[in-house]
Amino acid sequence: MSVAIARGVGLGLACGDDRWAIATPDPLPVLAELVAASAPRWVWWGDETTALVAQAQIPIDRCWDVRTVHRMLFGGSRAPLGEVWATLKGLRLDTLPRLGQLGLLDPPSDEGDRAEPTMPDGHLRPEWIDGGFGRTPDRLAAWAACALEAASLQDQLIDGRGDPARCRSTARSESAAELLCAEMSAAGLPVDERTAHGLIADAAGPRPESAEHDDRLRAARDEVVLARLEHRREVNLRNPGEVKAMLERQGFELPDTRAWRLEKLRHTEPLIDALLTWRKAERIATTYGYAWLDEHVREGRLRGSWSSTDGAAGRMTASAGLHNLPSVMRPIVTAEEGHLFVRADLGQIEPRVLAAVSGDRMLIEATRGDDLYLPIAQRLGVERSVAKLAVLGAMYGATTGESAGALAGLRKNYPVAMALLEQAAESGKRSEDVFTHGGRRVRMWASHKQDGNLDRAVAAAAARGRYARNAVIQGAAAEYFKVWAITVRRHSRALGAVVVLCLHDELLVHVPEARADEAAAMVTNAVVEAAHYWSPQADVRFVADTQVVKRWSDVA
DNA sequence: ATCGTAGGCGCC
DNA sequence: AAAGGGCGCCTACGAT
Repeated sequence: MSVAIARGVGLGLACGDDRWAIATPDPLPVLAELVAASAPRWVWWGDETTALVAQAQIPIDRCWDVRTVHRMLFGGSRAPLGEVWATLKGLRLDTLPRLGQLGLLDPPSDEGDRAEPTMPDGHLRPEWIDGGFGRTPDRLAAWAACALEAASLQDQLIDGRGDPARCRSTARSESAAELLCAEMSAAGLPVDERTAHGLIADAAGPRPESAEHDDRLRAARDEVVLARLEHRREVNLRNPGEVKAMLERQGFELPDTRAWRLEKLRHTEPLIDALLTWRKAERIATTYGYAWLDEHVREGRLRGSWSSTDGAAGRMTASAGLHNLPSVMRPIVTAEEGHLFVRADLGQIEPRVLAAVSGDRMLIEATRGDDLYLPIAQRLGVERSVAKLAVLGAMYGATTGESAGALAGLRKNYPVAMALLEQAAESGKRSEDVFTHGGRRVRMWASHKQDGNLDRAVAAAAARGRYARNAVIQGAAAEYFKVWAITVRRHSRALGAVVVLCLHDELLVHVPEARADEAAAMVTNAVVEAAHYWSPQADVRFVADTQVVKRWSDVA
């Protein structure tokens, strides 16, 4: 059974042909009761409802998020509801109505007394999409019924896909992951603000009291680097061109001033060391400084917006620095009083996923151990580090260096896995969309300019090849990760635990101290449960490293 | 002024 | 050991 919901002046619900609305000042308790009483699959259009369910902490596990499923079926990250509906109904996208500016072109009020979410031509009413659906109980019920129809159309569409059962299960898990994202957005990540102030002060100095003070602090940070110059002069360290010129004057000819390039020279020259140290501090001062703290941290929680699907291949994204907090800042992520974190990350996830989606028997064999690179190195007759580099290179599309040498060995020993990657790369070169194992479409793009420059066209095709090659692995890994995350979310409820961070292959779960060990075991077991649900190959082994910590940075 | 892009760097 | 895939966010800068 599926029940669709929408919320405005009350709660709109639809189930099969029945539609009804509950118009009370606070309909959420009613919804909570309904959830407790039955376990339907809840259907909704997208963000607005997930935010509502998350904020009200309604414990829904089974859902169908029309917008999220649309992104999965058609690719791309934008999915305006008007387009979603038009696509499902086979309506022309170039006849999509737009919400008139200044109200002059608002759709005529020709709907009469009937609450009808669509116009005579079949398109959704822009004014409804824009929030008008919530104005009256009748509209709410109709909007919910319309979501139900959209979900049903998507379900039919999935029947026409190559592997409907798998595609359907991906649609469901991705929908639940979207709800988890809404919950993480609402709850935030526990952060110790005093530690944060201390770390920011270490890098950027005290909190500036005025614009002039800020300038002085900046100049003082710069001075440490500039003082190393043989001939003192003003250089804008924030301008890569000026830095490059400065290094040239010091005798360093470099194509650019990237850290990995400078790192090699670090110990030959105090100036380089000072510059690299400056950049680290500057990163914290600018991106993760006081302004960041003021904007994103409130009452001990760091909040950003999470999306389950925004990454090109379907990875999660997060704003507010949640996905790229520098490691030196990670001690700020601290469990609250009486709580601990269960921190766990999947081990060697991408090559294990490659084994699963390709079904390469020899590679599957290699996943049996904790370290899958060891048996690969043995087969190839190379060092472990070389084998690792070669496997990663094959998935990222590296073509040069030592990894390229081992590539031939990989092709010979793991032909099925390598063929899958090659096929994806070929699709990419031809600008043909690729599909992840779970059925997500990953859009490719055509060459923008046909300027007749063959070199550039070849380079662009090669870039698409690398992108597509990586997308089928990264995308499938993201699908498996999300299944793991929602499995943990579902089991967390009984322990009073909450998933507070997802980072591509890593989970952070906030849990009362007394249940921490139970939660850790649950998280580890969930790796197997998720593999059972997701993996097309039952004998691929997935592993996780799980720890109970007070701070995110407490890695044993 | 506002926008997009490039170089850079943080994380995976 | 080489510098390949993804994301968000910073500054500087040129185009609009």
